[in-house]
Amino acid sequence: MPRVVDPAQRRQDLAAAVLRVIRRDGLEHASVRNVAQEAGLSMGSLRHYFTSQSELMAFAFETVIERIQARLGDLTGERDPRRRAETILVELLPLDADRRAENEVWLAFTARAAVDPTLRALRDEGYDALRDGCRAIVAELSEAGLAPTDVPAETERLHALLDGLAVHAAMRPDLHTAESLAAAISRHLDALAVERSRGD
Amino acid sequence: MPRVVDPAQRRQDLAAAVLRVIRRDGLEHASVRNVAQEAGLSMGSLRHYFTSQSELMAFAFETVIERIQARLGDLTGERDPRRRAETILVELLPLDADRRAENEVWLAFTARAAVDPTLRALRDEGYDALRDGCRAIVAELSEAGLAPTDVPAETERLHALLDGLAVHAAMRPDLHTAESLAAAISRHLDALAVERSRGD
DNA sequence: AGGAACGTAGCACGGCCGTGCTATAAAACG
DNA sequence: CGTTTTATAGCACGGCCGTGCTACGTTCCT
Repeated sequence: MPRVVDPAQRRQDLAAAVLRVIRRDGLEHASVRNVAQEAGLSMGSLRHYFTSQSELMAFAFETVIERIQARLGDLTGERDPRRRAETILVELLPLDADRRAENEVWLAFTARAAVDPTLRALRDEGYDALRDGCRAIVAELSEAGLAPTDVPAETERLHALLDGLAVHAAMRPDLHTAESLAAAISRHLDALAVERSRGD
Repeated sequence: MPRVVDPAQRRQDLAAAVLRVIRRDGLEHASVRNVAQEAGLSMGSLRHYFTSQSELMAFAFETVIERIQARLGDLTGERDPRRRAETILVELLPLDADRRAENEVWLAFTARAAVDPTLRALRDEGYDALRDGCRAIVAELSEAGLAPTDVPAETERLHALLDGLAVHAAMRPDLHTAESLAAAISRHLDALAVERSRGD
């Protein structure tokens, strides 16, 4: 058979197939057979790229986490702390179809990570990255006088709010529009500024 | 064989067995066989109480949701709005082993509900109940001058914070102690009061 | 006392699963 | 051109799964 694409691309395609199956049928149906079929390959061929199912799943989860981390890194440009914070945070919310899809599979993997050590390590990595991002945002706001001085406490609150909104968006996409999600973040940032100017 | 317990109790026991299996091995291992073994029954006997696996799973999920709803209902006693709010909210957090266990299986079921219509209906019921509870709390605080006047927006924020904290507690039980979770809620309630007295 | 309903157990069928193995053809390389 | 590597396909084994069915003892009701 001809080499039609390079191996790395094939692995990406297979990861994408995994995500499609998970979204459509759930993580429990993301079997080697189903994923191979989704990608238009035979089982044997898939196993040429991933020697085990867990390797395939881990790779698929990694791609999701990497995409989330990449969004966090995109904080160039904007220099005003408030707008900068809002820009980054909104970027992380599931506002369009792509991010909604990622968010759904993130939730599925996160749940399974409770009993799968490999996935757990990846999930923790993503958790830490997001928390660090939240901390950086809060610290910057705090330094600019736009958030309370207790950075750890406000990091906890912002991080929980962000993931809570993501979970809610996955559970009830009808009730959580792009606008309402973004508005919730915006309101929280406003609130932080008010708290600082008043309480601390 | 003798009737040793009444059927309703047996169903409760089986639901409890489901939850234990889910916590230990994950939802994907909560098969009829494994649950029957966990409960010390034969498959055939289990099927006397639940004619299908989905019925068993739905029942188990219901028991979790009912427990959460029951906590929301326990709002008698305390009359001071602030303390009342804190009491109820803290009750909902996974602060002890029992609530942590519930929280973990809630997460597992919630993820599966994305592709299982029966579970989705139950999950939505729980979501609505929790949101209504949050709304009632925010409304009461707002009326007492202890929270901003925009009740829907603050309900969204409080609800997301609550579920976000629960998810984080499930993901990283080591990083989220009972104290830190309760402190996050307490801080948020303080913040609401500050916002009201300042911003609105 | 005797039949009906209940609770428990166990088996067997068909299905999906992950993975090890072999075969084959294209490509890469010497 | 021949050989080795790579990519693809397919099969078969053993395992777990849900569920339908039968059997058997116990309890209950009349």
